[in-house]
Amino acid sequence: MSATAARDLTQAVRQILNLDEDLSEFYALISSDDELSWAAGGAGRMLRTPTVYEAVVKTVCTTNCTWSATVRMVTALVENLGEQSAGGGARAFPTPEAMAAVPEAFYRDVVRAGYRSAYIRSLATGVADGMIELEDLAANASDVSDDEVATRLLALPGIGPYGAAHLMMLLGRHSRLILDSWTRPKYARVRGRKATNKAIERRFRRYGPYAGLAFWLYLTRDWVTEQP
DNA sequence: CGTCCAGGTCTAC
DNA sequence: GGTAGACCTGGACGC
Repeated sequence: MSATAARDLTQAVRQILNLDEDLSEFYALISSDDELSWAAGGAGRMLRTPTVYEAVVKTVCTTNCTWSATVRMVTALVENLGEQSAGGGARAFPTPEAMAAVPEAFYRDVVRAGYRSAYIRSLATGVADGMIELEDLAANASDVSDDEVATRLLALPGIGPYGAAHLMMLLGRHSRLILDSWTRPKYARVRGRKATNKAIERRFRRYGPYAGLAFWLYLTRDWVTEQP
């Protein structure tokens, strides 16, 4: 592997494993929290894609469909438009340019993305021609508020409240709660009773900028620890 | 075979 | 600002 390739790969892995994220402030916040102190041992780091663009496209592919449909759509994108690695076999997630080069019909007929096709192609062309800038959202600039990031994400085609909250968590912006058809019933199970979106948000407001992460860890505790 | 709906979003009131 | 209705797809389910 060339030095350049090694450097690119290292950067990609840092991005994917989110190695540079500092959650110490959050861990201090939950250190004496009955429900979340368990997470202070190192939980909460989100597995990410190498680029923000890839995360946005994949997120659109999670909306209003089953997880199996998401996998099917993303697999079709990679197999049809992704560049094959030098060693053969593996393919990368396609670039915005590669995705902008095919017509919307491709997304409908081959990817079977349905009405998402226009959103996906619009994202690809927008990023490819520079009208949409996504990678700077990963910069984590402290002078840019969560509200500003949310506004930019909500302006993207196919991204609404769920998608924006989901993407912000990946971008190290943990204020928004991911409220969708998986988290709502899961919350009802963990909590022992149903609750409206507003009631859930009220309950996690005390975590401030980490409300979204607190909510996520509250829901996924059974993924990593034994239940009492 | 018809209906419903899944890790929603957008438009039009 | 809040909320019906439409929107692709395909797997699950009832009949």
